[in-house]
Amino acid sequence: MSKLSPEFYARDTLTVARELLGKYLVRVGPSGLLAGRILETEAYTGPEDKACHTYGGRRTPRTEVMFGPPGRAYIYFIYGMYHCLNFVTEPEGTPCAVLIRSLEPALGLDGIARLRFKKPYAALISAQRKNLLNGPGKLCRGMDITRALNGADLAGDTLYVCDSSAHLGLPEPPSRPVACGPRIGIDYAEEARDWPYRFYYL
DNA sequence: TTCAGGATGTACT
DNA sequence: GTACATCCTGAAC
Repeated sequence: MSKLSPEFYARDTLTVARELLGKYLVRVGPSGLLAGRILETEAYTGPEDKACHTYGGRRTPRTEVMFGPPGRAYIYFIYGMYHCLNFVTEPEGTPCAVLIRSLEPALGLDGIARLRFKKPYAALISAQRKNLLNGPGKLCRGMDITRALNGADLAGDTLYVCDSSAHLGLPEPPSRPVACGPRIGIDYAEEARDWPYRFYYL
């Protein structure tokens, strides 16, 4: 079985963020089986990281999941209308996570298209097809991910990460070079603003 | 094509 | 009351 286990997540957050590129996020829910290939991630490294929700050890109802065991989903609500999906990393008690910023739609295109634009995939114009899952808020909307899944075990049945394209019946994509750079939307984070904790394909 | 502004609710001060 | 790990729309070019 190619489903990633908690040991994968229980490591250094930067390593996990980099290695998540190319993996498949799978969602099984009311819209059927949806899957997308991870194209972009960001590491949030805990109490020392001014951009991280747990900076300074802040422990609140919202951040509680990050203090728990690795391999769970940390999902929060932002800007009044969007959700963001993270994976909890490092050993329990070390509150770090990886934000999933972008996916390439892989399976369940009709379900994804309906969740995003209320139309079947065939009815989407080119610009809509390119914008299905290419942002943290968009991918949550398109994959039917809400706070109902906060704390969900990523080795469970409704939301998990898969290592192999073959397991999903998909061809193996060509390997691509990985780049890193500063994270998006954290200008407030002083020195942490420029840390190269964002990983993406060139 | 790029850009400014608004939507909207929760968390935390 | 303020800030926020965002996205969409409409106007100007």
